[in-house]
Amino acid sequence: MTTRRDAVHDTLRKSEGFRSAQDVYAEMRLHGAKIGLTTVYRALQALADGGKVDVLRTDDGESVYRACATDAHHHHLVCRRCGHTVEVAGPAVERWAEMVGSEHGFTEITHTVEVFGTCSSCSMPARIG
Amino acid sequence: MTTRRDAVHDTLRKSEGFRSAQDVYAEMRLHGAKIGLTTVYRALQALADGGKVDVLRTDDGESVYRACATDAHHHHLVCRRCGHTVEVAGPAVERWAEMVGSEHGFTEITHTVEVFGTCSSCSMPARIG
DNA sequence: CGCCAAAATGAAAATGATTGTCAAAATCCC
DNA sequence: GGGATTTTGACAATCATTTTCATTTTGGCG
Repeated sequence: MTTRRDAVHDTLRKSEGFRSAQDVYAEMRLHGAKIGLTTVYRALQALADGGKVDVLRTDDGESVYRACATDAHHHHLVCRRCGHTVEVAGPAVERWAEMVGSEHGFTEITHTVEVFGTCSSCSMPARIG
Repeated sequence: MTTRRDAVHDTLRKSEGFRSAQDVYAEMRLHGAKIGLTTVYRALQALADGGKVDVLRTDDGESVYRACATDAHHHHLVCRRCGHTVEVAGPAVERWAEMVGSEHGFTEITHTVEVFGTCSSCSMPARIG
């Protein structure tokens, strides 16, 4: 059934930013869930295929997942320090990508856009400590 | 010295689209070059660090490299069929990313933008064969 | 030229995420 | 209940990339 898959989805919902499959697995085990790593991977893939979660690749090639608030196409603004993520819609970017593509005779345009930065909390000078 | 690194760079220049480290290695060995896989990886990284080549990740997590025509910041329009790559400047996207970031209080904005599509040659109905 | 130190090289082992395998367990259909 | 089907998960296998480490090359210097 989808019991395990839902459990994975729930774990993801409770997380603030993007989490790797290994993270999700570790987290679930911490909370006493009886689940295997293989199943977590499968659940995550199924969820991603069904558009239930978003996937992106970190710089070191790890896939990270996040349960997103909306089904609509959107991008992410991710804090490179704490992982805090904001979903952003970017009609301007969509149009730009389409335009750039068709200008060069390309069709079936898709694009990947991710924005990274340091969020306000993290960019505050660390006065404490 | 930089002999090997230059050889790697040259191999990349001769390639049309993005190539993986393994590709470059195989290609060089084909042409009789005496070089190790480790060295190819190191050369590619050094080149990338120095901004001499561009890197991006394929969907299956492989790093691919390309010797780019310009040093300036730019993005790529890549044919998902044949790998043919066009370099595109996107001032609009740069501004958009900055704006989105600062709107949410993020600083030190960076972004990744890649556009994929099917180029005109590849989208022609395959009449032959 | 010979010699030492630092950097470069590469073969092989290590790493680490992800995927495949396959038998056991859960679930479904009747 | 009983058998077919799907799901699960421990473990092995994959595969790109990194590390390790001993050897080679290079550069400076007398």
